[in-house]
Amino acid sequence: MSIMPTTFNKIAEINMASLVYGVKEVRPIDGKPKFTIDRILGLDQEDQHTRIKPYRPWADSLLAQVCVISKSAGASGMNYNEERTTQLSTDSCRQTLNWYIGRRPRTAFTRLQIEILESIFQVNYYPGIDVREELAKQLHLDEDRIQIWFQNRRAKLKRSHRESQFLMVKKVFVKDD
Amino acid sequence: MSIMPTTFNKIAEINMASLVYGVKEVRPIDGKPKFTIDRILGLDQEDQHTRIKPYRPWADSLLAQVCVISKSAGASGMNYNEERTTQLSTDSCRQTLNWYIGRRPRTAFTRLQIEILESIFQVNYYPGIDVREELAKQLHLDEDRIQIWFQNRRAKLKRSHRESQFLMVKKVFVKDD
DNA sequence: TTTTAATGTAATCTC
DNA sequence: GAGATTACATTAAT
Repeated sequence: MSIMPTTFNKIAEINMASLVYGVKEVRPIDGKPKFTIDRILGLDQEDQHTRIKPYRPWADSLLAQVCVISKSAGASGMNYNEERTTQLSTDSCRQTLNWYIGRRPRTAFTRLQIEILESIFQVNYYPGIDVREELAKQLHLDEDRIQIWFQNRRAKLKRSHRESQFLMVKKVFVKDD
Repeated sequence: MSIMPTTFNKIAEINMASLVYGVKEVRPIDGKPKFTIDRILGLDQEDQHTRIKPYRPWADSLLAQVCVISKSAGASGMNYNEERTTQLSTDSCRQTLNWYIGRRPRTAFTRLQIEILESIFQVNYYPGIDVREELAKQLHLDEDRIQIWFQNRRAKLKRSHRESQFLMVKKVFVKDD
């Protein structure tokens, strides 16, 4: 299945990383050391030119706010649209912001939302797009959030079942009821 | 949750499956009324046992292990373990297990593997079978994995194109530079 | 520390 | 093979 990299491979890997554009989000099989030379030097980061821009629509409103603020703070001769456009079209601005914004802010579901999601989950682990849309409307959430919630909920269920399965198997073999 | 030894019959097996694994891997069928009770409860969906058995060769060895272990654990007479073994040997159980064992274990590519795949991808989005076979040999991967990797990589590229297009269109409407 | 929302991508399914 | 979807491994926020 997978190769256990030899020492040679590991060395080659490190050298390659400094030569070739890196690749993001590689998950090694073995435990990833927190601090490798590559990491410290930033050589394991993806090259700017080959990076695919993440889709973060939620960052846009934040970006707009920042730009509005910079407009009101700025005393330049530019008008609003000019300045805003300058900001919006500056990749470095967006990138810097993305660095801060990073991932979507964690959604904090209310108790009621969770209760309803759970009650649906109890009868259907895989609500279709229509049900999800309906839920989104009822709970004032994006459909995306609903979808992710169900995905994570299924994963959680599977985990818990793996655990109980493990316990059952242990019971059989240990004969220690 | 407790399942009595004597309840390991067909019905119990199905119940256990839904209890232990609890995952109905069914997908919504299109062209149905939007919100029926059945729909929301997922009752209008195809029964899992009428589905065509998926081809999962990697699951077979796992299943074999489980059966061997169970058999060796069985002592004499009709005790719990033996009944368990009997069940594990039945076709329906096999099918159920196969289904729930589910997919091929996720392959974790090494960084070097990804780097090489990426470098090939840059010059050829559609490597033929010969290139794929060569890559498979060089990278110690199945050709299947290579094939899937390129399929997913193409999808990723397409996504990124759609997204940057979206951003460009938006930009144009905010203000053209 | 634990739980879980969010992410990226390998695998699967339908066409 | 494309497109859509799901599972899984991991990260990070609470």
